[in-house]
Amino acid sequence: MESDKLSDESRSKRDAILVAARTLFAKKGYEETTIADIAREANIAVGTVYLYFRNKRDVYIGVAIDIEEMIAATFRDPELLKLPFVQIPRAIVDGIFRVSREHMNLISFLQVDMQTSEEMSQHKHTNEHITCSLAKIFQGAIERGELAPFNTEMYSQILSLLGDNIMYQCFAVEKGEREELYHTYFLEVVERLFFGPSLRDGQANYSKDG
Amino acid sequence: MESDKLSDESRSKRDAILVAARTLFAKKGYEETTIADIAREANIAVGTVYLYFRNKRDVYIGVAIDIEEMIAATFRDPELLKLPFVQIPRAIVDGIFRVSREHMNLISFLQVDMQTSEEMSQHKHTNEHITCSLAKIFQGAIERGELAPFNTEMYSQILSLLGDNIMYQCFAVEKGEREELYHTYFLEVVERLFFGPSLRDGQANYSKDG
Amino acid sequence: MESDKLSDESRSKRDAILVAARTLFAKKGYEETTIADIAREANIAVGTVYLYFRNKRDVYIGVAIDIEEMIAATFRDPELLKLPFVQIPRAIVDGIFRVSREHMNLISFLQVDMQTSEEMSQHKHTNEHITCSLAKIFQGAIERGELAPFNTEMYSQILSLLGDNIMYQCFAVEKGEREELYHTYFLEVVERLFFGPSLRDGQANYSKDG
Amino acid sequence: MESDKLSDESRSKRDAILVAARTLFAKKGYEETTIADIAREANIAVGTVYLYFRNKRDVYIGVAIDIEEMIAATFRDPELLKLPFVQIPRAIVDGIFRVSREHMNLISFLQVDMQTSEEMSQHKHTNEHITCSLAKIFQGAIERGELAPFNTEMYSQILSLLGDNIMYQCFAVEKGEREELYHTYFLEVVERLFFGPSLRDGQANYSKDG
DNA sequence: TATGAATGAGAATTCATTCAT
DNA sequence: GATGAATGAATTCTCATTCAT
Repeated sequence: MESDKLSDESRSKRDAILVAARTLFAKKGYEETTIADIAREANIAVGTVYLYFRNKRDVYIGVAIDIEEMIAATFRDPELLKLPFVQIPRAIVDGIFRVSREHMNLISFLQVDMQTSEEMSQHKHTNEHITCSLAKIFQGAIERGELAPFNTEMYSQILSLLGDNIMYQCFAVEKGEREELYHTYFLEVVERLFFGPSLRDGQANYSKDG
Repeated sequence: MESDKLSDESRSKRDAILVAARTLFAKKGYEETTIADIAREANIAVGTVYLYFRNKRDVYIGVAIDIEEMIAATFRDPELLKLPFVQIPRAIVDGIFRVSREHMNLISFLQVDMQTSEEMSQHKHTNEHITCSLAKIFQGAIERGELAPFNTEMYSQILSLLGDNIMYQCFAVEKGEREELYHTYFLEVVERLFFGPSLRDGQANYSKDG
Repeated sequence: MESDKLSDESRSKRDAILVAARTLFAKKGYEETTIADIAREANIAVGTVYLYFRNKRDVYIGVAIDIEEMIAATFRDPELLKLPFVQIPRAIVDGIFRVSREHMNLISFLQVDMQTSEEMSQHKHTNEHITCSLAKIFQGAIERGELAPFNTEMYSQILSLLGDNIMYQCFAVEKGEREELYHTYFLEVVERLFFGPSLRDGQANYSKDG
Repeated sequence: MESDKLSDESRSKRDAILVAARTLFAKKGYEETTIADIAREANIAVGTVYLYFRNKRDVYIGVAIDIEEMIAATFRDPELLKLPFVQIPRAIVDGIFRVSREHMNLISFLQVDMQTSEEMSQHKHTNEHITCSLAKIFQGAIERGELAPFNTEMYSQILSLLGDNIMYQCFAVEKGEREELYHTYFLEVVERLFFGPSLRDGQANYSKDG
């Protein structure tokens, strides 16, 4: 009981730090955000941050993982597996854009260079989650005969990278000003890849949204 | 003569700083590299750095632009325009991998977030160069009837982003350990996109290298 | 108790910085004194200075205000108001010289130019205190019929300025070498102003000291 | 001829530096003005400044002396000596205000603390010039029976100090906003001192300005 | 004389981290 | 656990001065 409560409070304090840090990192960037800023935003003392995180970088990693996890969740939606594959590319692309739009300022975190091997492996871990979720979807489709066999892992990886970077360009660099355009063409590329026709053979006739 | 020499010396000093910075940034990362380090590496005084760059960030931008420019050059190779389009994807992908492999440690610079609008616009500029070069190649192919018409600008943008991120993942994250795999599948994705077949319709039969 | 102690310690740390700074500024001047010097003299860490003052200039202002306040206190002595006015000029002049002699090295602070409007207003504030104290003394004398009515505010202002500058000249420039002379004639000028005779009408016959 | 010309050019270059420095010191203050600023303003190279002045402080002294000299000139006006003494206080006060108003921004230089003994002595020198000119005027008046004998040197010194400080307060601190008030009362004080009546004896009936 | 690129000592300031309470 | 005052290493950037041309 007691320990549960404490654990809850611990959880909530840790979360408060993460939320504060996420907000500030997004607003001012990593270097410009101080531990004191984070503590103030989270309504705790500076020293308390160090009870939950070893150092500033550690806080950063916590935040980054949170965000990646949020995106990863999009691909784990069990509803996705029930759809006929022909609807899946749109569902995924829609999902990615929805999450990214909601967390526009956080997208830049996806790109921050990983410095220590620990961060690397943490990042890889999340990345594998995403890739793996995608691959499962593809494998399901192959098994159901909706797709011809292909290297689902690599395609998942590449599509995941493409998604990351389009989100970054669309929301972090261009501030979402051409979201519709990116949405349209990201989807078109993915659908062309899965269903054709190739660029040599003709104009895609998937309904352009709008 | 005289002015040429002076200009040359200026150029060489500026370049010396950029080379030193590039080396150190790649080795230790941006934050861990001090202006003093750079000056030492370049065999000049600290103050001299500030004769050629307004501040540390400015040095960084100089380095980043250098690298982006190096990659952009790949796409401007006039030989590319003479090839039949069917050979172009491979030529481009090969080029990107070659340049990236040579400057492996620098790839991470492609991803560092641009903070000021000035940096943004500088980055956009280089990005547009690349996108534009690609678009020209595609338009040529369309005009020659090698491709059906499509939005060359958006496809160029998307492919450029994909290339960036694959290079980052392949060389910066994975240290080139699976270069061949990325090369194969990046190429396959691009060729599938341009020439088919779609993933629904069948296995690509472009020669897998190896 | 607890809070008192803390507050006391804070006070004492702030004061330690001010005392250290005052000493060093007087010995080496503002520009030649570094924050590191001050911290060393005050037996604290460099960073601690910045817990109590925003920057070096801020420390300087603190010191300057301390000193101005010390001088202002001379004029607020309640004993002054009880004296017959005929004794007041001597009392004031004596007071100014006494304080100035004690803090000879600090007198130069009275003259350092105020740069920001904040400093200006702080300075004005202290200045008004002094002027106001003087004016009150004069008004009392007018009310008691010891003086004819006059613009007490402006005369206070002018006399205060005169005092400042004589102290500066006497102690900061001439190192007190001719203190007696300045004392004599400053007093003579003030008494002549208040009691006559004018320089046209005759030699002052107030006892020259010595 | 040639040497004359060179000497002229030297003179003009030295002067150009002084003019540039005066402008910049007045605008930005001593510390905020760099040698590079001065050189730019004077349209010469940085190194050239060091051909005419040993160091930055030396430039400063040159500027300060220029200004003090300008003020000193007011008191040397031979017309002053021809006036009946009763008109002299007004003439002097008017002169001081006129010069000060014209060089409002420079007034602050009168107060900058002298740091080296060399500067001190330079400053003393100019100060003595002024004091001496005043003393001469007073002595003339005494000899002509217009004033009773008094210590002309000390009174000159004190009045000179008073003038400096009133100018500083009036123009540097208050930006000339209450010039008229200061003019009126500075004059009144001086005239009261010379001609009476004392503050005990009555209201001054010298025409208040206008 | 004149130049101005190069120098490098030096200073202010910041802030992650600690630890006594 | 929680606090936040204190720390002090470390860094960027400035700018007076020099000197080869």
